[in-house]
Parts: sequence; C-alpha cells; structure tokens
Amino acid sequence: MSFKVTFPDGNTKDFVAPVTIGEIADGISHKLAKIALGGMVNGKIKDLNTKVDQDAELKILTWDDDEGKTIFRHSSSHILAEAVQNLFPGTKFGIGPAIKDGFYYDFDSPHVFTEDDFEKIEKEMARLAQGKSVFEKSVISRAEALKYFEDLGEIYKVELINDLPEDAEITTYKQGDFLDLCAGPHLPSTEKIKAMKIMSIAGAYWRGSEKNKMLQRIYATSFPKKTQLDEYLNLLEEAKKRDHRKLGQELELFTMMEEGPGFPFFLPKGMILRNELENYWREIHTKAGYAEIKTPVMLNRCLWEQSGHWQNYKDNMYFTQIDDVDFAIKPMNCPGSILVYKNSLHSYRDLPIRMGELGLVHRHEKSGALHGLMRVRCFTQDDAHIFMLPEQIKDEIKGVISLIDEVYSLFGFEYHLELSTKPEKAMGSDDIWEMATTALREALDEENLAYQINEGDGAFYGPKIDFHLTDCLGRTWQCGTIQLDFLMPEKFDINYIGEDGEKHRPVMIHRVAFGSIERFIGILTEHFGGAFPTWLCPVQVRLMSITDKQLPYIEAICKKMQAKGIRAEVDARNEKIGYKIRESQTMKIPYSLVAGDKEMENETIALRRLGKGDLGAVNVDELIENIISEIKERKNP
RNA sequence: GCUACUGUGGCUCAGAUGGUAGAGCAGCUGAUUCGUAAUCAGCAGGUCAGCGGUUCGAUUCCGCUCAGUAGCUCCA
Repeated sequence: MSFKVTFPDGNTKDFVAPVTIGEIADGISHKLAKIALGGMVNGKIKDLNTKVDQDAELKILTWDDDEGKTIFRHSSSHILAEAVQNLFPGTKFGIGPAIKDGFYYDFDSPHVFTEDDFEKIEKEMARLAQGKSVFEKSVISRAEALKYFEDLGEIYKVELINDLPEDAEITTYKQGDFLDLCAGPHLPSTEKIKAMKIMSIAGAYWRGSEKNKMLQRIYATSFPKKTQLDEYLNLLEEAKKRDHRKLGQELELFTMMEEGPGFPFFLPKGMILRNELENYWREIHTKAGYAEIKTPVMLNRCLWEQSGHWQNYKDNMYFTQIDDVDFAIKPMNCPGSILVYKNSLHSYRDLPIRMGELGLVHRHEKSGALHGLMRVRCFTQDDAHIFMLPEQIKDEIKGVISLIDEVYSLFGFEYHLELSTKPEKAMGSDDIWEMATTALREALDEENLAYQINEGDGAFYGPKIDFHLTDCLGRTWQCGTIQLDFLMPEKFDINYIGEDGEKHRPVMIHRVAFGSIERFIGILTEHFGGAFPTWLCPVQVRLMSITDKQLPYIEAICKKMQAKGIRAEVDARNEKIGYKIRESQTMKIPYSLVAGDKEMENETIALRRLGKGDLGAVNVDELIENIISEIKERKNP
C-alpha cells in the first residue's frame, strides 16, 4: 500500500507503508537521516520511529528546528533523571522539560544538591549517553500507570496521572533502568547526545505554586557536538560582560547600597543619560499631544481605598502617618492623575486629554525578586493617562502603540507583545472586562500585530497590552504597557459634559513607553554593551595630547565643543597616550581625539572612534558639525 | 518570601586544618614629556558585612541578622 508524503518545500514523494519517519528521512538522503531528531507529522511533533502509513505532511526535524532541539533536550533531561536515580537513591521525580537553551529536571531528594555534585552527575550522564540506550515507548492503561508509580512512591507522577484528562493516552518512555511518565517525543537512543553540562541548581515550587513543596531543580544543557557546547559557554561569558550591573559600576552610571536594597543611586554620569532620555521623552510626548503633570509621592489613605489599591495592592505598598492620618506612598500614578482631571470641568470637545507624568513610584517587591535596575523598589514610570470618549478608544490605543514602537525602533530593540486578560483579583463586571479586552484585541488585530495571550495576567482594574524586551542573557522584561480602564472613572466618578449638556463617563488608558526609566536604562546598557549612542553618552568626547605642549590647543577645542553643547572633556594627566586611550576606550567614550605637534601645526585632530579604531587626522570644525548632527539625529552607533 | 550559594581595602581577587591579613588596578607624592588599550618609584588605605556563641585566642568553626547571585513565586 503506498501513500504520499508532502514536505515543507511543497515536494511530494510516495512511500510504501509501513515506514518510519527515520526511514523516510533516509529515503531522502543518508545525510539527513543522520541528523534527523524527530518529525512533524500534520503539525504534530513525533518520535523519529513513528510509523507513517497514510498521506501526510511531514517535516523532518533537525537541530536547526526549535522542535528538534526540544526533542533533543527533552531526551537529555531523561538522562539527567536516570543519572540522579542511579547516584541518589530515594529521589522522587517531578517533571523535566526542555526549555530555551537547555532543560531541567525537578527532584525531591533526601540529598541536597550542591555544585560539588555537578561533576559526578555529569560523569554519570556521559556514561549513560555513551551506553547508547534506546528510548522505548509504551502505551499503558491508567490503572497500570498508577500502580507502577504508586508502588515506587512517586507521588508527583501519581498526581500528574490523576490530573490527565479521562480520555488521554498514557505513555511511558524507558531508557536503561529509568522509566518515566512522558508524552514524548524522544530521540531513538541516547547516541546523538555528545555534550551535556549542568548549569545550575535552584529551588522551584512543585507545579509553580508557592503553596506547594519546593523541589530541587537542576538546570543543564546539551548539544550534538562538544564544540557547540563550548561555543554556547563562550557566548554566556561574553553576555556576562554586557550585564548592566557590571557596566553600571564600570561606567559609573548607578550604584546600589546596602542601606537601600532595591533603591538605586544614580551617579552623575548615569544622571546625564537619564536626563537625555527624559528630554527625548518630553519631546515626543509634546509632539503627540501630551501635557505633563507632577503629582505627590504620598497621598491620603482614603484615595487608595477609593481606587481599590488599599484592597488589592496593599502587600506591595509602603505606608506612613501624618498627624495620625494614614498615608500611602504611591505605587502607581493613576489616582493622582485622576485628581488632576477632576480639578476642572471637561467638555467632550476637550477629549481626549493626554496627561503624562514622570512619576516616582515605590513598590515593596520581595527581596529575592530584586535585580539590578531591572527590578527595583522605587522607579520612575514614564506614565500617562488618557481620558477619552468611548468612540476614541481604538484610535488612542493605536496611537500609543505607534508611539511606543517609535521609541523602541529608535534604539533598534526587538520586542514581543502580550495581551493580558482578567485576573482572579479583579474589580468590575465580566461585561466591562469583555468590552475592554475586545477593544485591545481589535486594535492589535487591525494593526496586524502578532501577540500572545496571557490569561489572567491583567491589572486588577483592566486588561493590558505588554511590550517585552530582552536582556543580555535572553531573559525578557516587560517595559511598555497599555492598560484600558473603565473602572477607575467609575470609582472616582469622573465625567465630561457631552453634546447634550449632560454628564458622561470617560474611558481611561494607563500607559508607559519606557516602562520604568530605571529598567529601560538597564535594557539599554545591555543592548549597547555600554557603548551608547552618542546623544546618550555621559562623556561624548575625550581630548588628549601627546605632551603638555599641546594642552592649550586641545583645551581650546574642548571649550569650543562645550560651547556647542557637546559633552567634551580634556584628559590632562601626565600619562602616555596609550594609557589615556585605553581608559577612553574602556569608558566607552565614542570620540577620542588626540593632538600632537602634527595636528597642532595643521589645526586638525586625530580621531579615534569607539569600535572603529584610529581614523587619522580630521578638520576640527567639520568634526564638530558631524558630532552635532549625530547627536541631533540620535543616531545609533 | 522560598531553595542553594556568596560576602576580605574604591574595584578585581589571594590567603591560613583557628595564632588579629596580602597582590594588582584605582588614589596620593615624586620622577618621566613620551604618538593610539596600562612608564617607573615611593606612600597611604582593611575592627576580613554585622551581632552573638565555642575557644587561652576567630576574619577562619557554629548560630542568627543584613546584603548580593542564580532560579522559583510575584511584577514595570
């Protein structure tokens, strides 16, 4: 009996059943068969030795496919589990999936794992992989599965089985002496896994809930070749050099003190960068029709009760008392903004009203969550609230989306979007939530933007669109957000006078573009590896002379530059030129200018551009004009 | 907050199975005036995160606290 297989490139080929995916790959080329890790049959990811016996669309998965890597890493995680089973008897097993760049397995073990165990476990894993054991798949009944894992005392596996839907097919995979409840797919054998390395250990709550027991999670990674592992480890080393915490200290941008955990101190250089960002922010927001306000950091308890923060956000808030009255330090800017709106009467003709605020908020974050500038306890949101007519919603959302895109594009950031829906802890009726969520979804769809949905992750007052950016190690951080809110207007009873002369309820958008200035600076630092675009650089130009003889010459140039608004400085220290160059390079100053006798005679200056090396002598006035236009256009390096 | 780990001069790190600490860079002083990633010499700088305990004696061992790192939970 023959059937037809369609490949991603549209080609088809006939095969005679039964034939496995691996054999089909071999039918195409021996080379492909060698690197095949699994297959995608009609969109479903399958084992390489899955039999195909009818017309199907098939993609052979290799290391170049994410799904191929997933199969590879998932199989690796079973080897890790087998190694732990062999070395640490009495260990119970949780789950062990593939993740980005590797895999992990969760264990509940009487043995407390430390880094000292890594070598031992890695050795055992290597031994097991070299054994070329086969991954054997079996389909078993629920009763059999339960009995098997109950007898072993594998309480976590039993829990997983019990939570499987009634009609689910229960499968196990066995390699060597290790049998695991697993949906697969897996590699045919351990043979292809040539390089494995344990990366770290960490606690992780069973099934991700704080209420459950914390298991020990071992993170590891694996590759088909040892050289690929070395490359990956190298990449990690390089990435660490871009860590904003390291660069923040080296470039003297900001610092953290024991006296204020999670409360960053901005140093003079960091302040320049920050102020430049804020200037840019004001510029584009003025252009987009925003007015700027500033509201108090601390406000009366009543306000927070009215907004619902007291009930819904108390754990994250800081409190104090003034003359026996409770006050809260603001964790968000919206209530203050609303009071500003309420300060005067508004006509439908005034809407939309866009009010921006660089608002300093304080939130009590759990100590373990703090992370450099990315996660702090006080930060400045580049916040804005838009009060509008219901029919203006979609246009305003689109306007905000394009504004945020403009900001991220300026820096060359890649980002992804998430739409977060109604959380458990939410105020307001389902109808209102439905309406708000639909508005956000439609705006995204009409702009043809890709997004993923985060069920139940919205703010307590409304659904939101989040913009996520990536740090040097591939961790993503939420920066921009657009939140639609029908509730606060209700709670604060704000209104506008309509065409009919009656009071009507406006709708509100809460939105940030940078997200928090602090986090954004963290992301910026890692994105540029500290080599910021010139317009953001604390020091844009460093001038140095070969000997003291040229000092007056460069000092004059420096003054000229400063007069034109360029942040230039002279390194007048009595050091060799190599020494001064080295420092200007490590401080990542974009323009290093050197003058010796030659330059002084010709009224030029030798230019060294960061990352581009020595560019030779240039005309001073032309250089100044070029630098000015680079700053003005906010060019990226 | 939870699990594991870490905490030595401004920075990067060494150190002793317990006898009160070293190096490089940075800083200061002096010499050197030199062509694109570190000139030489000298000086100064530390109650070894804090508090308790064990001990004749603790920075080193133990406990607690604080701070940091990785991850979990949570979130901009």
